[in-house]
Amino acid sequence: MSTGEPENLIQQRKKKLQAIAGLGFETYPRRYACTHTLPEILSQYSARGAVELSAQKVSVRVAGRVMTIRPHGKAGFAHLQGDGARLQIYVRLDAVGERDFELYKLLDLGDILGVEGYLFRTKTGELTVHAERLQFLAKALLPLPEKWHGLQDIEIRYRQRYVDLIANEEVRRIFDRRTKIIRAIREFLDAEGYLEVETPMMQPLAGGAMARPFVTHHNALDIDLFLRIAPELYLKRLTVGGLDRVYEINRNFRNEGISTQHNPEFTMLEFYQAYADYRDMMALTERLLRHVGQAVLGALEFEYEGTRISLEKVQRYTMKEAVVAFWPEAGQGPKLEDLAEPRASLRWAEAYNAWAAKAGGAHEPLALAPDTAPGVVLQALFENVAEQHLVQPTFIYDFPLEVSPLSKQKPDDPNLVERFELYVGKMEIANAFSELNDPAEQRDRFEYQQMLREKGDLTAHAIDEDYIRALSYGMPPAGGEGIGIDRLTMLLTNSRSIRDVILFPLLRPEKHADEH
RNA sequence: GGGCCGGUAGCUCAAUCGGUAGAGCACUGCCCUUUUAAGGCAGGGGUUCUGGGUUCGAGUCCCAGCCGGCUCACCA
Repeated sequence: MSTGEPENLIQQRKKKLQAIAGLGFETYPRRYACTHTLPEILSQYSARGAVELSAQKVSVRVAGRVMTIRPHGKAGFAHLQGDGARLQIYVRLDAVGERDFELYKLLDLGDILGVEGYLFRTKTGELTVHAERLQFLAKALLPLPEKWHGLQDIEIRYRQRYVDLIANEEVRRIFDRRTKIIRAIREFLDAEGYLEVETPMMQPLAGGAMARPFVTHHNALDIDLFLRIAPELYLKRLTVGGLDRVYEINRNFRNEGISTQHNPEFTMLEFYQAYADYRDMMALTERLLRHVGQAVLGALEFEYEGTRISLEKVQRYTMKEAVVAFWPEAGQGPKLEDLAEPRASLRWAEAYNAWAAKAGGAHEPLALAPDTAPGVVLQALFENVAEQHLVQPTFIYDFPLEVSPLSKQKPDDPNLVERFELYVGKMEIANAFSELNDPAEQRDRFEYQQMLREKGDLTAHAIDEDYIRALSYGMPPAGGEGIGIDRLTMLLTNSRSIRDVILFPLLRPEKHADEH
């Protein structure tokens, strides 16, 4: 590929690599036996003073990437970076000898170096390795980004994450925290008696969510397969099989748009608990959030986009209550009883559109086809009216039937289902419901979805006969929930784009001028 | 896919009204044995995203395209 670098810069460094080989160093050696990682040196010896270190010599062998070089004639300093830490080394001709000092002079920023020596403190008090022997480990043929502004170009940061990780230390902290979040979730669910499982990512039928799938093809079987849009239907099959508490943390793939909150592949936690309903899942979710906050932040409060968010308690609104509470024009919106009848949402959507047309600016009217189901309208109304206000953790519950093909109806209102979503920082973080386990009712719901599909809704759910068969063996009543790991990570790392919490977000491929 | 904004040296950024493309870091050479944005002296480095157009003259103005960002739609 074209590196975009002028050839002479790479040529210069290749010549240095030859010169290093000429000194008798292997250019790409196999291993280097470190006695410590750089963080280990810092944590174990930061407390030792200069006197202590000279009285009791500590010999070490460490390795890392050269991040600074400060030569001073016949001596010099450098910093090694590794495992998110930096350690200074001091190289002097009379301590390392002619050959190793020549190597020091041939180093470029970015090279990988092994250093053997002893710890001491410099005049300015910095813990430093007094080098006695150097080992060349690898060459950086391409120059690193600028040393104090780091790498700013967003496109290069995403495309060449390896450079971003070298140059911007906070990037490493974000992904470190992401790992801790997932670990805390596993700890929590394992302690609750959940079994972690893996279910198919390639499915003959993409179900469990309303989204367009990616299609792929298996050659030997000569069948098209879909990358999964959700693990839901497989996990519920497992509850039929007697796995009463199961969860999976893995990738979903949805062939939809890309935005600061959407990446085509994203990581989802889904968990199912037999004999529980959606209220139990709300309670569990609150405990899960507190556990993760405590484990990852050591606190139940954090800042996101300039606002303090507390995981202490979660507010609750039914979807209708939220529409009433957050109506844009005070006093002009519906009262709760005005939304009692399902078709009432149609009239209030018109009222909203009238207001949006008048208010203009960022307020878009709802774009709804004339025969849109009332429940779909209510949900659209909710999203336009209320979502932008849900900064503190909030459960929105009691969803319309029509948008919830896999949820159980409310006993006192068949137009609504026992379902909730958790919103934090204006983002949908979780989606949960009392799982529909009546095979006849499930077939009716699928058929309604099929009808929508035939009318052109590509995200409507397909009929899954094997899933209905599984339910026909008897599935225990269960609560189930999905939590978006990327968005949760955005919150807990104060990241405003999902691309900042995904190591390699999807971008259009680069065009190469030439290949080599 | 629509709207708005951006793309200048390896990196971070300048460039007045359309008038010879610059700086710092990085790189090269020389000096310097406790520096840390080390320092001093001297250098090299550009298809200004691409392709057209206007103009005596374009980084700058116009058109088209590519890539990215934000936003709307879709979606979680």
